[in-house]
Amino acid sequence: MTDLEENQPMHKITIAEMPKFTGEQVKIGAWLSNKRSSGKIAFLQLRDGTGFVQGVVVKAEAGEEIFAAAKALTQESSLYITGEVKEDSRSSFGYELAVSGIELIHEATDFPITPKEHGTEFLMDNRHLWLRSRKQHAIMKVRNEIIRATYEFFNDNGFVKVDPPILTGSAPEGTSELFATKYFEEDAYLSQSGQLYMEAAAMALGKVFSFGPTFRAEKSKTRRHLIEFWMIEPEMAFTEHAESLEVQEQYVAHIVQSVLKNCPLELERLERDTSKLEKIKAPFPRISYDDAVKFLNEQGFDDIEWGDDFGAPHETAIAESFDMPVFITNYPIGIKPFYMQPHPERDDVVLCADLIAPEGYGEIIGGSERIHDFDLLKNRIEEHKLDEEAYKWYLELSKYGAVPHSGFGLGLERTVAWISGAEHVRETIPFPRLLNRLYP
RNA sequence: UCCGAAGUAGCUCAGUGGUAGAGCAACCGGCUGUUAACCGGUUGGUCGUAGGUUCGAAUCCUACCUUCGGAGCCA
Repeated sequence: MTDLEENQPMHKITIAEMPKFTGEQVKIGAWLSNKRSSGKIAFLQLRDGTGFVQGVVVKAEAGEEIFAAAKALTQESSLYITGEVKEDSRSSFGYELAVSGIELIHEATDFPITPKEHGTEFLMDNRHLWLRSRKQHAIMKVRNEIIRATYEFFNDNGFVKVDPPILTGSAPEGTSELFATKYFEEDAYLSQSGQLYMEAAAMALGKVFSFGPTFRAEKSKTRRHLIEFWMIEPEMAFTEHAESLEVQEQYVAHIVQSVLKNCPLELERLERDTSKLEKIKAPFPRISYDDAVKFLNEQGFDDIEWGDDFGAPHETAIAESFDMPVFITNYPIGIKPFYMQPHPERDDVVLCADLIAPEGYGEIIGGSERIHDFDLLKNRIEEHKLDEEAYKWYLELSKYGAVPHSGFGLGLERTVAWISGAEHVRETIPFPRLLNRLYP
């Protein structure tokens, strides 16, 4: 213990640290999320970012002045609170603070988000304040745990973090719409995938992963879509498709188990059925595209035939027949991007897989083995009518020591939505960019 | 872009042709263990916008705006 701490009679701590100070006088900085009171006792609902705790102010113990101050506090005012940490089974946190002092830092008046039901539009307009709520706080903590576990997994497995550019001059996939901007005199676009750059990085560093924002100017308006979202894109040299699937299932199982282990309070607050998450362990089931179409036809879907891409209802129907995430493998060549490696025994499908999350949360991973034959790749670029000049550097990767390599992209927000049980991806990112929403 | 739903108090909603309502929030008071606390009182409105029908419109009609849900596309 330092001299400074010895000279201070009161420990300034966080709510998360309170269990270590049971029976001691402490000081915390906090916001008042709500309060209840009667004539002689007041309950202060306190939060400080690390946790939530209830402060109890008893008139007979704290005195008239402090009790009156407690009763006058307004929602979201900031405070320094002093008191004794007490174990209490009536609290879900397990502890309470017996308040002996209140120092008002700033008085908040008319906080818009009152303790009652609110509509989505109102909450989204007040997203900067909505983040303070218990549920949003819990989702952000789950998101953070998934991010932490992602770095842990890839660092422990020999991957190097590489950051692809966000401003690009060409489109990796011609299908999606891009956000156009200016790069001085030239046209430029915001990245919708760092994949091609990650392939270049894999040829330099072996196993790499990126983690960054992605932009899609699609007029998508569903609970699974954001205009700006975060993607994890690993890319592995000397790796065939089957090996990539093993990495994918181990990675997804790792983040699910990490959240279960490190976010129990958050999952409880989100009322997540954790029994469904506890089952998530590698390996995951695989179903071929061929069999998936047959399955859907047997289930009565007459709106899908071989060669069509799956819609959301199809994915959900497939996912519902498993209690694990499921890989749908080997899609028709006609509905997938130019860079995917053809199946060695068939010319009509490619070596790829989408990973569909359980419970209707949809596709969370898209991955494939990449073409590493120069002539084949050149032909594909021509067939897709892409600007060969823009892909000149990418083609050179298969000209100088090409190797089999595979990679995938995981959508962070869809994964957070699935694991946290959020209804909509807009709650899984601090400040969602949606169709018609660029504020706050 | 298409299909469907909705805009009434700060918020969530009821009111469907005849004086604009409730709950919560705010404000005043009461209450010793509350969990969106509870009880009594007060304050609070250009009924999304514009036009039309009608003796009379929040209510019926037309157009527009905005939002929500879904589709396509995708992670």
